Amino acid sequence: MPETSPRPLRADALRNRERLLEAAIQAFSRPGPEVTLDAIARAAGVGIGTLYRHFPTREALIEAAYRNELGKLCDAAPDLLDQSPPDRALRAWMSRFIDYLATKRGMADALRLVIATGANPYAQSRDRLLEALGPLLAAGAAAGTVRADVDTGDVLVSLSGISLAAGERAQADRLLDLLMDGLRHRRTG
Amino acid sequence: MPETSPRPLRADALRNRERLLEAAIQAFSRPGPEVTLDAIARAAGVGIGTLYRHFPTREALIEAAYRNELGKLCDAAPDLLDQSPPDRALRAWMSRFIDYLATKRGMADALRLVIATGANPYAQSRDRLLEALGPLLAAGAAAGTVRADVDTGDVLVSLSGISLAAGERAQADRLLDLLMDGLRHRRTG
DNA sequence: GATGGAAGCGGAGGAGCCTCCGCTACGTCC
DNA sequence: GGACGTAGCGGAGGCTCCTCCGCTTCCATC
Repeated sequence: MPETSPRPLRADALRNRERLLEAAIQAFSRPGPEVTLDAIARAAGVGIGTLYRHFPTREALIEAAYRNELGKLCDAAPDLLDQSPPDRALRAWMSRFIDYLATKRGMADALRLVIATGANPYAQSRDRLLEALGPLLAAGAAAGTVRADVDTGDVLVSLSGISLAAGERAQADRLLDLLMDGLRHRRTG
Repeated sequence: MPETSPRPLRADALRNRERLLEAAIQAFSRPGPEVTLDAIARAAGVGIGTLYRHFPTREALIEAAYRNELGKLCDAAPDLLDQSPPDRALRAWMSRFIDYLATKRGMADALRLVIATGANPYAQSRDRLLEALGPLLAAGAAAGTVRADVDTGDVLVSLSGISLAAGERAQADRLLDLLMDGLRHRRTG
């Protein structure tokens, strides 16, 4: 249960928050170069100060804007597990993860922070991702095709690292293959 | 042979360049929070425009400032190969690489660009790194402990990815282990 | 050693980021 | 339904980044 702890948001604040999110999604989806936060605030019809109060960093705004769509990516994990053996499902999900980051403008940088620090109060996405990735790894471990001694968070960080560092898509794929090789069950010492 | 192609730098330009580099090294070494480029230009006694002409991006300046020290890291690779079996030498060198990036302020971000794009004219460091890493991988391949089908550049990108994404040092070490497992000779299909 | 042209200089200025604080208006309590 | 405390608003302003272009300085040539 998110953000119900201290006190429900005031009516106008809630309205502004919604407007900001909508404007942000619009802005991030448009093809142009990069987006200024001032422009988003203006489009939402609120002051820049209001934007920063609701979303203290650019990352927080991006994360919130894409949270829904990111959810879909996470929801796809069980389906993949149904359709393929665990290690292939894992590889496929990771590939989609990279695709997702590549298309969402600024998402890779945002996720670096979100993934790196559980401390971030806006980082609900991190939990969702862990919940999607965990079962994939566990299924692989149960099947003996993925080692069992790897931390889910470490794999998530690896993925964000790959998306940050890789230049072209082909390189990201090679790095994913490398990661998969590291993740496979080590049949010899 | 670097930057001798079109025309030797004018005397005053060369002097300014040296001053800027010196000021940058000083500034980056100081413990304080972050450094503004204006401050570096001021310390060097030149205008901000001059700084940007010599080093068109912050990354270019950082890269140039640390190039010498980075060279030492690269020079250490053959020594490591003398002292240990190739796979252990490789692991040790990668570990030093991470340490290096962690201590040099802003270096990880700078290297992302430097490593990702060979196009950057200031990216001599990329070549040095490739020349250091290549023999480590080759020696491992010759010994049969490291697979031979991995691109040196990909490994370099992986390292920069790890340094970018990893939170604490311990996590970076775990990711390096994972990478090493992926790099080892695959004894079974 | 004078001179012309080009390499190089430098800082003003425009743009984005983010903070801070006086003002507004929400909603609660009587 | 009035009044009061405070959550929330908004934008001016300070900071940094980076560009652009008129001015300065070098040096090749004679």
